[in-house]
Amino acid sequence: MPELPEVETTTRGLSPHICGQKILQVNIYQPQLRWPVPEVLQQLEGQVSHDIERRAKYMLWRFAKGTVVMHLGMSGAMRVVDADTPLRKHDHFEVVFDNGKALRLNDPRRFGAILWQPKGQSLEIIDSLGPEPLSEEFNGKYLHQKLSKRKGAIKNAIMTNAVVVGVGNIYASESLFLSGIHPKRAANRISLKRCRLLAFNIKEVLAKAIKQGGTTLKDFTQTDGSPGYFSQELNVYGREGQACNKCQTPIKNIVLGQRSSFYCPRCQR
DNA sequence: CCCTACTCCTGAGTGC
DNA sequence: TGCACTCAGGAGTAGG
Repeated sequence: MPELPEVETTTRGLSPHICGQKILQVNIYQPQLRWPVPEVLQQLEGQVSHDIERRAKYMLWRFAKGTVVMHLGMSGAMRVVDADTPLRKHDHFEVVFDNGKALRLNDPRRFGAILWQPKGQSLEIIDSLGPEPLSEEFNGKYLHQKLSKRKGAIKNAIMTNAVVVGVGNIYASESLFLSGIHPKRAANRISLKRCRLLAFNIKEVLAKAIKQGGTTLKDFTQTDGSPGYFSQELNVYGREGQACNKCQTPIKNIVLGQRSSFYCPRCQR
């Protein structure tokens, strides 16, 4: 279940298999995802795809006529298989190529999305996104400025797409631990110096996770089916009651914004 | 603007 | 085994 590193891993894994391929057929088996899957996608039949790029946790798959916008939600996975491979439960969307392969979206919880953005038109959900965490635009100064009007918990703030994209529940907890910041601290009460540290650690933790192919918690796998290897690097996520790696104090778990939030009560202030 | 609660779903795990 | 219940990595949206 994808956070940014998983989406990046998926995008990179898919690219060589689906870009430059001619589409034979588009099959919508279950149109009821987060939003209805648009039937106009059928018009891709006969088209050749250009490139695929990640923006936040969206994958943007470009064609001459427009872009297929794909999101994996909480439980989505994309796989490239031989087109005659039997469908699995929860295979909702499929693109068949003329080389005998097929791209399939499998998504048990159906929080994922497949959208169509016609060439020249904009999509509000994409336009309203904040900066990429790994870009130069996202730095301590930017973060400090952006947080200056936010009185809510810092963890909620860094998980808000308008502030910075791609920081999900796992990496929010992890980056706050590395920065020694309590997840509940009011966002506007964090110094510029600590904002610099936090921005740095968000970049670090995401870059490292991407390098290792994403976090494997339950059933995330890379597009070839192999697991990611970041899960052993987690300092606090899912470690309630276990000893902090820095000071041995038991890790705590509180609920913030209806999400589990793990932290060390001694290291994080 | 910001913030919180709610919402869409299925499946895995737990306790009885 | 079965049933009821809780929880899960996202994030748009309504209403304060």
